Order: sequence, then structure tokens, then C-alpha cells
Amino acid sequence: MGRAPCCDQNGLKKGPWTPEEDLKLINYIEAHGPGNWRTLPKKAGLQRCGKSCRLRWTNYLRPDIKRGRFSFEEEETIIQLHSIMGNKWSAIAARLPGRTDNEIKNYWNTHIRKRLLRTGIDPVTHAPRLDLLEMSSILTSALMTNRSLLHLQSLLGAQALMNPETLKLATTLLAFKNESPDLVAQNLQQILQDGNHQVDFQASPVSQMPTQTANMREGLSSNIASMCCSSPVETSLPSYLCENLKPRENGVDLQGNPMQCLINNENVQNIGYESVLSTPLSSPTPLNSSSTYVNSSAEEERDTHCSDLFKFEIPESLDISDFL
DNA sequence: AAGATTTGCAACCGCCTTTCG
DNA sequence: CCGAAAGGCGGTTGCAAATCT
Repeated sequence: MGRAPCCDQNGLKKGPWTPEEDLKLINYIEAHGPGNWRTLPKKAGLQRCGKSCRLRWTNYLRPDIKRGRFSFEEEETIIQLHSIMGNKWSAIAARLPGRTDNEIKNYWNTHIRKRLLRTGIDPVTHAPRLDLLEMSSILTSALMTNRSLLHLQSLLGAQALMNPETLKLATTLLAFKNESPDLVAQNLQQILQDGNHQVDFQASPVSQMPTQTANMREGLSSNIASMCCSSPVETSLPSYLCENLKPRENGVDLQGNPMQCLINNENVQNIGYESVLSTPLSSPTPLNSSSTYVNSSAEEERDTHCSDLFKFEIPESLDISDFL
């Protein structure tokens, strides 16, 4: 029954390929074609398993492979296709002539992913990073009422979605909430009013907290400082996000439309753990064209608003019909 | 100049699907 | 039709090169 074993792993070489091995593989495939990968190594005189040979050929030795840096157009194409397909590297590679799935995957992980993170975009969902928006909402709502600190509890419940700095700050604030809610809110207000975020924590109201909370105070100071360093106001978060994260008077945006952004104080009050979990912004799975969003009316408005920020056009040259 | 840290990428690993005896 | 190997794919690792301190 079945086939003979692919290869007994004994005595087969692993690790980087030598030029001599490459030459043997190239010569054999050019003369005979790959044929059966299982039997190829023996015929080609290689001490490798067929799988390793196939990988070496498809990812490196194939003559039609385009090497060198990715062009801007290629990069944009990868981002657009990834937003549709997710981590389907082979499918993406099929639409980028001369590029391999492995190369695209590596390029994504080392360049594009980091770039998107720097600009405040979740590389998984291609949406604004939820943690930045959420923390900004919390800090802003703390200005309005001390009661809003209750949202910290919700924030901690969503820890799987948060970055470590956000969690650290939320944890510290929550610990303070019970002890000195007024001081916490007062301190947050000072931070948000201070344009350069270089808050003197020794002189801030936090320093007036009881001595037994000295360690917590240090934690709060450092956490807030680190958060401020990555806040939307100071980082490379896209300008459209920074605009939407600024508190508005009268609940209207720059165009005079009713605000539908997270920062809207009324919406902030309604943002809890459940909404965090149900929103596609926090989905750990890649978006695809058939994604169904959970839409309460408020979330529908927010989704619409946010999706407008990330509209892009698929080039006509890209055939994505089979994904729709 | 040297050691430490970060970055980039080739290659491996393991799982899933397809193919074949 | 069944079961095992081949093929394919995405995630992860290890190491050399580059950069920083």
C-alpha cells in the first residue's frame, strides 16, 4: 500500500547549500527537469532529501527568479493583496512575476510589517491599531470624568489585543484608581495638556500620592512616559488618525459633521470589552473579501468611518476575481 | 577597535492537501 | 476506497552581515 518512503533521513546533508551542490542541481534539472523530487537527489548526485532540493530550486535557483530590492509598485501590490488574502504567500507570489512566496514572506516580515506598525496600522487587519485608539480614548475620557477610569477594567480584559506598554499603563492606572482616582485623572489631564509630553512627574500630582505607593508611582510615571512617546500625537501615526484622535468641541469634526470616531466622548463611554472583541479592528484573523463584520449601529458608523481611511484601489492588472 | 545588538534572509520544520499504488 | 508518500505551504529558526554603542 502507498508509496515507498521519500528518503531515509540518515546521512543526508542539511544546512546551507554549497555552489557545487547548486551546480549539480541546476545541471540536472536543466537536462532532465525536476521530475520526481524524491528520486532527484540520487540521480543528481546530491546528499540531500528531495524536499530540500525542491525548496532550493523554487526559492533560489529557478532561472526566472527576479532578485534584488522590491520596487515601490511591488510593495504596494503586496500590501493590497495581503489585505485581501492574508498570509497566502503563494497566492500573492503568483501575482508577482519572478518573486517567490518565501521572498515575499520574508520581505513582509522584515520590512512591510514594521513599516505598517510604525504608521499605526495593524499589519494583520490593515486597520488602525486598536490599542493606540483605545488608549487615546481612555486618556481623553479620563479628562471628562473620573468614572471613565472604570474602562481600564475593560482594557485589561482585552489584554490579548494590547501591546505590553498599554497593558502596563492600564494595570498601573487601575491599581491607582481605587486609591487616588482624583489624582490619576488630574495627572492624565496634565499629560494631555502638556504639548511636548515631557511631564515632570516629580512635580505632577502623582507625586503627591501616599508614600506607601511610591513604587506604584514610579511605575505610573514610567508607563505614562513610555505611552506618551508612542502616542498618536508624537509618533508617525498617520495624520488622519491624529486628527481624529484630537478631542473636538461640540462633538463635530473638522468638516462640522457629527463625530463618529472613537474619541467621541459618548462613544468612548460605550466602548467596553465586548465591543473590543466584536470589532473587526481587533480581529486576529486576516481580513478577506467575504469578511462579515459584527455591526451594531455605532460600530457600523465607526467601521464605515475607519474603512474610509484605508480605502485603496486594486489595480486592474490584478486578477482577484477568484478571491471574491 | 571591539563587543553588543539588530537586521535580513536562506533553510528547516511540521502540518495539511493531493496524488498514487 | 484506503492509506501512505509526495507536494505544497506558512511559521519559525539560525546565522552572517550590518549597525550601534
